[in-house]
Amino acid sequence: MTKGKLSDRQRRMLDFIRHFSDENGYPPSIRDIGKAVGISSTSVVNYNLNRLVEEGYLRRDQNVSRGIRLSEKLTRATQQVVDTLRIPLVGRIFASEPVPLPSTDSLMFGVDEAIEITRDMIPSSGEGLFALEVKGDSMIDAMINDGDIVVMKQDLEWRNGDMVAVWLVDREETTLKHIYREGNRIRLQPANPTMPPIYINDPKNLQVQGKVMLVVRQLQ
Amino acid sequence: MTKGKLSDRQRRMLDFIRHFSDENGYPPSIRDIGKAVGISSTSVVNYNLNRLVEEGYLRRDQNVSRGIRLSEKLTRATQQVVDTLRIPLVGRIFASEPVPLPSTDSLMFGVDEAIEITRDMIPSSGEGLFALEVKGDSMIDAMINDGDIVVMKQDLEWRNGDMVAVWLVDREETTLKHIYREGNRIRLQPANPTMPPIYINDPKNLQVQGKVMLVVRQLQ
DNA sequence: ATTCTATGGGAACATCCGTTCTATGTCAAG
DNA sequence: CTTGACATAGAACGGATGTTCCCATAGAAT
Repeated sequence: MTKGKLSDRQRRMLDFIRHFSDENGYPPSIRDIGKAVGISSTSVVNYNLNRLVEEGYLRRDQNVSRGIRLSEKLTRATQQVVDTLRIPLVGRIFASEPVPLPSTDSLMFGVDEAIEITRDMIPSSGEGLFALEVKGDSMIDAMINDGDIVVMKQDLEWRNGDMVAVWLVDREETTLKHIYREGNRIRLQPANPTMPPIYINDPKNLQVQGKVMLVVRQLQ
Repeated sequence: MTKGKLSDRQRRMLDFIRHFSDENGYPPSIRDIGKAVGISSTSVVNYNLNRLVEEGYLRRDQNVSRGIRLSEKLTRATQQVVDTLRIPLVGRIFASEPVPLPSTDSLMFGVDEAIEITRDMIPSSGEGLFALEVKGDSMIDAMINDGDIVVMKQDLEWRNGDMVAVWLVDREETTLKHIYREGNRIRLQPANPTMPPIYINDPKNLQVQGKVMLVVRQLQ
């Protein structure tokens, strides 16, 4: 195994592959590469591609057109990799209405409105996250202000102490509270320690709509 | 231009294209898509791809295998190349102490403790930013909780309505309040609208130590 | 000189893959 | 009912593309 330096050709091939992929959104074919680097024979391109695979510069998928992918090191060096999450901003949250949940539409497509946060802000996987803008002063007992952005996770599971968005059926009201299961009843505790809790005895009266993961307040 | 809604199929196709590209480094072929979405006919896949092009969701290159590329909006959701700011976490903020300001040391040298935020969260240049962790319940009148992270800007300038960190000399107390100049006196207004303001008549009694740009609360 | 190995070239081949054509079904408008 | 736009299916065609085989060249090792 010649674990050696790359030939000039191979260097130009790598360069072209990167450039081409960047330009077109898909990798070049063998003949594309040959034309760009000045190799008339597809077998020679194929040969050098295999050499590059051996050297660890790229991976190939057999019998797949354009089945070339640059190795991690190379893509790293090229594109700036920042671990961020793009979270769709699916609506506003009012006390008088249930929380607008993300539709499949808004999750996948044309959401112009979104917030971008670094991944280390949220420990979990990033699945099922969506963001809401808080309107009005009704959430001040959750220490959340008008204009704040709440990042929530659509998740049926919750544990004691989680802050969740709940819809109180009989009051027709959405609130953000810390939730605790206490025997047969459920305690909803405001984040503001000076405010009293709410107790829910009938589980049907309470719909947990999401778990609050992050609150962001932009002041300027 | 038929600017209509996407069918469920088309939605799944887009979803698959994104996942496949992400997974393999190159786009799927028509038959790949068909198999994944459950379409036996290549012409139907082709038909729907063309619809998606019309709707602006992707671009195609004719007669090129895997010549599919997601449109800008969609790729943005996939790849995350974002401008981020690394802000040093220089200390904790107590009500009983002045705000710890960043020393030249901490600015120059590797502060392991830092938070990373996307640049769009803070409109200004990013100069003079530093972060503090709030300890204790003393900032609840600013709607800021124990454990919250406050991103501040070291800045002598402030304008009416800014939220600032001030050191009240006679009270020996740090608070976060909205600040207003009212004639000869200064009004410090809690963010919580239910709480009363403080009035400062002697300017020497007040030291503005920074302007609050962002508040982040991680719940989980 | 001979042999071996690495590299390059050309052509044939098989398959991959986009394109196109025809047929079918649905549904709302006329 | 008829018509036309729209969506789906299947099949066939042809170009795109990876693979393979044979041969040539150059340089190093024997």
